[in-house]
Parts: sequence; C-alpha cells; structure tokens
Amino acid sequence: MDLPKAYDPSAVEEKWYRVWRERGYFGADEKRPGRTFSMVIPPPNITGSLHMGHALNNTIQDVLCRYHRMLGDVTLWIPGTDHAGIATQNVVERQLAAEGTDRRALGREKFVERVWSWRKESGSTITRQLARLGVSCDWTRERFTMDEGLSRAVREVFVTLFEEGLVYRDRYLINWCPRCRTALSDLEVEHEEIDGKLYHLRYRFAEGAGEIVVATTRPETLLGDTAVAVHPDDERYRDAIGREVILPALGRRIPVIGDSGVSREFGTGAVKVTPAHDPNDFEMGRRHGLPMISVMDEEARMTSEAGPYAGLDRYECRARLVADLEAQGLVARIEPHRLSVGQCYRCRTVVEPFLSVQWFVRAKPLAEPAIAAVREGRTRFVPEHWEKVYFGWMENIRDWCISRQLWWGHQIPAWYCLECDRDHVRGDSAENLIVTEHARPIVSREDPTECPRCGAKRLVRDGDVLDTWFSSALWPFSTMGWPDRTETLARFYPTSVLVTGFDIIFFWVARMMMMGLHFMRDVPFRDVYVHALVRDEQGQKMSKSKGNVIDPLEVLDRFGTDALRFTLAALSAMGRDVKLSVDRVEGYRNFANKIWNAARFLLLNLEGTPLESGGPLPAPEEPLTLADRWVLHRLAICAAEVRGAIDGDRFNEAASALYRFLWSEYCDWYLELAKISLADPERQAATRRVLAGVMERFLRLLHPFMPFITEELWQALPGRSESPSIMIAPYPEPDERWLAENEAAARMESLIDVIRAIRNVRADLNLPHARELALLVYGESVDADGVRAHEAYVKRLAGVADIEYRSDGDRPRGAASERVGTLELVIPLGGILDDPAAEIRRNEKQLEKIVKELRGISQKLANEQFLERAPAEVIDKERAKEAEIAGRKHALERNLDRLRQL
RNA sequence: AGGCACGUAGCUCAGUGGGAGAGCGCUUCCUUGACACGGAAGAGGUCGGCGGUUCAAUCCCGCCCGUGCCUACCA
Repeated sequence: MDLPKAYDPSAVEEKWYRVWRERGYFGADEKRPGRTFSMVIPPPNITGSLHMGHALNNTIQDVLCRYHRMLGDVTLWIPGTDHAGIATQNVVERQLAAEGTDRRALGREKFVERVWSWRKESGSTITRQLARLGVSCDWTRERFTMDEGLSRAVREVFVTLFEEGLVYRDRYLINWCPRCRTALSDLEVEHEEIDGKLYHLRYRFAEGAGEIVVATTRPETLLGDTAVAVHPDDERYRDAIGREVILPALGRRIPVIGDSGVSREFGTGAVKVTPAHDPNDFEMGRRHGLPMISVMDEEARMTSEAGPYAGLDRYECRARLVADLEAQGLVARIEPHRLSVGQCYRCRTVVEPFLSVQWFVRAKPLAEPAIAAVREGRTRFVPEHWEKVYFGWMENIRDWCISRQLWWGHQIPAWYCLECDRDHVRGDSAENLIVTEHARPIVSREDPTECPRCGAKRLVRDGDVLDTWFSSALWPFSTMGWPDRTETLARFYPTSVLVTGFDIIFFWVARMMMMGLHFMRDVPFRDVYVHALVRDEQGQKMSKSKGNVIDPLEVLDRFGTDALRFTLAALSAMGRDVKLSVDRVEGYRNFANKIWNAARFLLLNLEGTPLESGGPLPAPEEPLTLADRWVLHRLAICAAEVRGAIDGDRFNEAASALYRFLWSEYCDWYLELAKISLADPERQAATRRVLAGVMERFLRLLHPFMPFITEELWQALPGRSESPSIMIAPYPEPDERWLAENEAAARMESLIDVIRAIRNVRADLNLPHARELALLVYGESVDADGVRAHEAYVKRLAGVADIEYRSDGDRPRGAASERVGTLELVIPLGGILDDPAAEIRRNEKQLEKIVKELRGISQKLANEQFLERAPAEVIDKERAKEAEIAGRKHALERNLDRLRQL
C-alpha cells in the first residue's frame, strides 16, 4: 500500500466516523455480561455552537470511553442536548423582533411551535459539530431534555416532590431579570463590581426637630421604604427608636426601628428599609411585620406607588429623585462607592430583587444526603479539592427558585380552581393569570379535568415553566428511561464518571447529586472529573468581546481532529486551566505526521512479507538485536505508563508518554538502528516483526487520543489481527517479561550516550557528517564490550569509520576526548582539526562546569550530618557520581594538556 | 470580607524532598532513500521574595508581593 507523503486528515476522518457509526461500534450491548463503564454527556444547549470548552470536555470523555471499550468493558455513553429555556427563547424572540413582531402577538401556543421548528432546523448543529471531534457516543440513544420521555420524568419528579412537601409556592423576594421578564435562581445571577455612589439622605423627624441621615446606593428604592433601622445598642440613635420620620419625596411617615442586623460602622449607622426591593430589608421587614411596597414593575419601571415618579425607568427615576432631593436640601452628601451588582447570566441586564409568588424546591433535606454521599466517598471528586467547593455550597444551600415566567420549557403541572379558589385567582388563562400565595394548586401526574375539591370543571393551568436546570438535574437517570425500571438503569446507573467543568458544579453536579439520591436512592456517578476552563495563551478567558476566541472548527479544518484532541489531552494537567495556543496544535499535527511517516517507512520495508503485526511480540528468549530488545522494553514501559495515567485521570502524562515513545525512542533511535539490521538477511525477518509489532501496539495505545490516524494506519498494516477495527481491538497490556529487560535497556542507553558524545564533538568542532572519524575507546568494561558488540550502530549513527580499543596508554596528542560512563572516547583530530584552539575552548568550557559540579558533591560528602542521616543509597549514589565526575575531570585535564602542546 | 488556585527557560506550560523538563521560538550545521509538518547539536532558568522544618527544599510550613477565579444580604 502506498501512503501519501504527509497525513491528510480530511481524507480519513469522515470515512472512518461513518464506518464506526454504521457498524454500531458506539452502541452498548446491555445483555453482554462483564464490567460496565457508563457516562452521560453534559448536554450542550441547542443554541450552542462548538467551542473549546466542549472540545476539551468531549475529548476527555471520548478518551475514557474508547479506552474502556478497548479494555472490554460494556461501554455506554449517552449523548443529548438541553432545551436551554431562556437562551433558546431569546434566540427565537430575536428572530420575531427582526420580523417586526413578538411572542405576545403570536400567542403562547404558536410561539412554542415556532421554537420547536427552530430546534428542528438548528438544534442539531451542535451535535454535528461534536461528531467531528470523533466522539464515540451512542447516537441511537440521543436524548433531548424536552422530549417525551424526559418530560415525563420531569413531571414525575415535580409531582413527587410536591407531594413530599419539598416543592412549595410562596411570595418571596426573588431575582428578576427585567429584560427576560422572568425570575432567576441565585446561581443565575452573576455579580460584578462597579464604581457606584453612596448617597447620604436626610430623613427628618415627623415630630420635633432633627433628622436621621441614611446611606444608600439605590436612592430610587426610597419610594418603597417602610422604616428606617438602626442598631438597638447604638447610643447615637437611642432616642430615635420608636419615633417616626418623614419619607422624603412622598412625605409618608415611617417608623424608626431597632434591628441588630444593622452595622453601626457602615455609613451613618442608619439604614433605610425597603422590604420589597432588597433581600436584607425583606428579611428585616418580615421580622418586624413591615408593609412591603413594590415601587417597580416587572420591567423595572416605577409603579403608581412611586407617586410623581410613576412610569419612569428605574435609572431615570434615580436621577430625577436625587435632583429633587438636592433641591430640597435633603442630600447630605454623595461619595464614590464600589458595589457589586447582579446581572442576568443570559442577557447581562441588571437584575432586580422583586417580590412575587414563585415555586421553590426546599433544598436542605435534599442536600443532606448529597453531602453525606461525598463525605462517605460514594462519589469522588477529581481533583479532590473540588469537594471543598461542593461542601461549601451545599452546606449553605438556600431554597431553589424553579419557576420561570417563560414559554419555552416544561410547563409546571399545577392547576387552579376558578370556583373554590376564586378569592385567590384572577384571570382565566395561563397568560393573564394572577394567583396569590394563598391559592391551593392542584398538582397532578395526569392533566386534571375537574377540581378534586369541589368538582368544578373550570381549572386553569399555571403559566410558568421550570428552570432548565431542573430537567438537567435528572439527566443521569431520565436519559436511561426513568421513571420506568429499565434494563439500562439496572445495568448502567450509577454512571462511572461525570466529566465536566467547574463552572457548573453548583448548577448541575450538585443538583444531580440531590435528585439522583432522592429518586434513585444512589449517587448519579462514582467520580466527578472536573476539568478547567480553556483559556487563550495569555490565560484570558476566551470571549467574543475580547476577540481571543480560538474556534475549534477552524482548528479542526487546519490541523485535523487528532491534533486538536491530542493537544487538549496533553494540556489538561489535572485541575489546571488549559491555555491553548494554535502553535501547540500545530506541534501535535506534526506529531501525527511523524507517526504517519514512521508507518510509511515500515510499510515500504515490509515489501509484502507475510507478517502478523498483531500476532504475539517476540519473546526475550528469541534471537534479537539489542535495539529490538530495547524498543520492546520501552514499549512495555510506555504501555504501563499510559494505562496508569489514564486510570489516574492524568491525561497529560499519558499523552507525553506516547509522544516520547514514538518520537524520541521509536523514530529517533529504533528506526535508525533497524535500517542496519534490515540490510542484514539474517536479521531482516525478526526486525520486520518487531518494527511492525511495536507500531501495531503503539497505534492501539494511542487510539483513544487520536482515533482517526490510528485507524487509518492500523488498517494498512498487514495481517494485524482478527478485529475489523482498532476501535474494538483490545488495549495493549504491558508485557511483563519485556518490562523486566532492564539490562538490555541499560546497555542500549549506554550506546546512545556514546553516539551522542561523538555527535557532540562533531557539532562543536563543525565537522560535517560526511567526514568520517576514527574512534579510540579506552577502558575495559561492559561498556566497552557494548561498543565492541555494536560497532555497526556507532559507525552508522555517529559517522565513525574505524574503531580501535585500548586498555590504556598514551592518548594521541591532537584529539578530542569525551568521557561516557567508564569509557574514554578519543577522536584523533590530526589532519582534520584546523584550529586546536576551538577544541581547547570546548574542553575548557566543559571543565569549568565539571569543576563546579564536583565541588558541590564533595562538599556534600564532607558533611558529617549528611553521612549520618541520609539513606545509604543516596550516599552511594553521590559517591558514584563523585567518582564519575572526577574521572571526567581527569580525562579532560589530560586532554587539555595534550592539546596545548600542539 | 472570606475561600480556592497559581507565580519554573523568551512565550505557553509539565514536574519532583536528593541528578531542573516539554512544545513553540532562538543559534549553528544538514535538501543522508520514512518524515523540512524533518534530522543533528546547542544557548537560555537565583524554579516570585523573605523566613522556618530537614543531613538535604523548586517541592513541606508560615509571612509578604503579584495574578486569576469563586462565594457573600453589609445599605
């Protein structure tokens, strides 16, 4: 078979992905006995397009998946997508806006239809892009958080939690996005520090003289103030408590109350209390039974409660109000102040605390088992320190607001009776419904046709939908067919590992833990592998606004899937951010090309010889060259390292072991040495076997990281094995016997040192390779025997024409000298060396280094405490080193003397 | 405010209680029959600073400086 000179990914990737998929290799056979390995994909949003975070996340998952499949585990990886409530609704709303209309004009039903058709057209973009990464997930099991089965699971969970009292409805101060016009959970609010102002405002006493100055960052909320609070023990305000002040602008009388939650140090020690617009004040309002006045509506415009300011936007109101107060002399002063504002995580609009009736999940009872499960090690975080983050959040968890005032999502299965609950319900459809917190919702698995209390047929359904993350929380079991008791669940739940980014530990991981434990009575995953963010090469978060985004699709086009995957694996040191640069990908593209050409060399040299590259590797008893033995030893080490690294989730170590073996060992040394034995008829056959057998093992070891090139080359190898695809071939085990061949390895390495030393001389003295050198080897030892036995290696790789051995005696006068182990290598330079000064300089430089090194070691060995307390082997090692360096020093000095006499 | 990471070669990053590493970049040489997406050789680092533990610290501990992130209702 003729391979092109360079690897061309585009000619290979699509072809093999189709073959794998068509042959069903991605599927898991539930009936097959044996160990299982299972994962569920973190479902990307249907609005999404592949970014580097996805690429990293899915590369790691696919490495694990392919590895376990090759280990023989029954391997299941379920893919799917998330309906992404707000994000998707926003996309379609933007489309409508472009058409000059909006969702209200369309109506709920038509709007939801419209979203479905959008999803049909565009929702699979992300899965097609994932496929380009080569992910081996079982597409026949692909799920969507809004599909029928998952919707059933969502409903079952909601109803059950309601029945258990873990879901409830209440009027509460929640986070509200005035642009999306929906409630948000605490997690969906992102805090950002900004430069704001602190306004000091005068509130005059209603009776008598005097005033209290309060400090606020949000003067417009003053319109909703129902008290002023001070610390009860604050001497300054002792007499104020119980009196009333006049609310500026509106003239309302409000009480001064004492509350120990007020800090005496901050500002003036007095605080305005606005229960309907501030979380602190809300709590204080509840404690003191204060009225709660909403002065802003759901679009953050001032309500009629705001008096003269009604109808103004919140910021406009602020400006007008402050101006008015200044005119009245009620502004004591305004100072700059850093404060953090909450923004909607989907649209960046500043979020407003908003008093409204919402649905909540009571989190504490669900969190406790989830905390215990991690404490007991039933679920393990990798790296471990994420446990702390998880505990920190879980232990201080607050109830989860799950209702969203959107149309795209799982509509809450709750109905209100317009008859027996008519005092609490206004409106007659989901769109115009206003229901107080006192209404009694009818929550049901089946859509009710009449009120279970009064039998009335006039029911109206709650218009809210559930937080997207509510359905994501069920993902590990809902995708496996729950609430039915399926074989899939029995076989694959809990999943083996969840691979995810730390940014969604709270959003997703924590909630899956809670729901999984509650409904499945078991953790959803054994391990959570938390990888970091992909950043740019300066460590900046990639973002469109910064313009530093590296588009994975472009990278795939330029360098191929395997190169990107290998790069991500190589850079993903556990728990560290991945700082990606295109140069790096290019480097690993070159690696792919190196493999390609090594295989090309191999195929050119097999010349149709019948050979089983997948057959057993030669055994140590067989007659083999030193190079053969060495490479087989190194292969075994590589296999052991790679397996250990993947088992320990150290993907970067696996990648570097593979890289080093193939490039620095197989190509740089073994291939070059094999060229010698291929020319020797007696050795040719064995060399071919080793050459091909090692390559075949290497391809299998590499396959989880670089699936495409490994399949393409593996298929090109002759007679490799029974398996029709490398994907389902067994993962190589380190061969114990070759692992133990340390002696051959040491001899080879000593030869490598000899060759390097000669090359070194050649390079330093600028002697072209064509210029053949003579070599004198001084010293009697196994090292000398090694050179004697492998002269061909040294001659070929170092360009030496002639080798002589001397036990000792005079060295030639003009020569270069190198000390390697116990040997002194002398290269006579008479007639070649134009300028002895160059060689003198070279030697002097080396000598300088050596002298320094020797001084350090001698000092150490002179230290009594070191000799007393250090372990014997360390001392022995230091002694050996001292002797070796002393030998080198001596040889160098002698050589320098000779050179200087020239 | 609290917490968690991180500071190692020009750049981006691995790593380890006893010999400082990789990729890219740089310098010199090589169009040698797998590969110039290549080969050979090399330069370059007080492993952020200061203390401590230890026979021995880049690694463990403390403090400081710098950077990044997360959490938090302090107006």
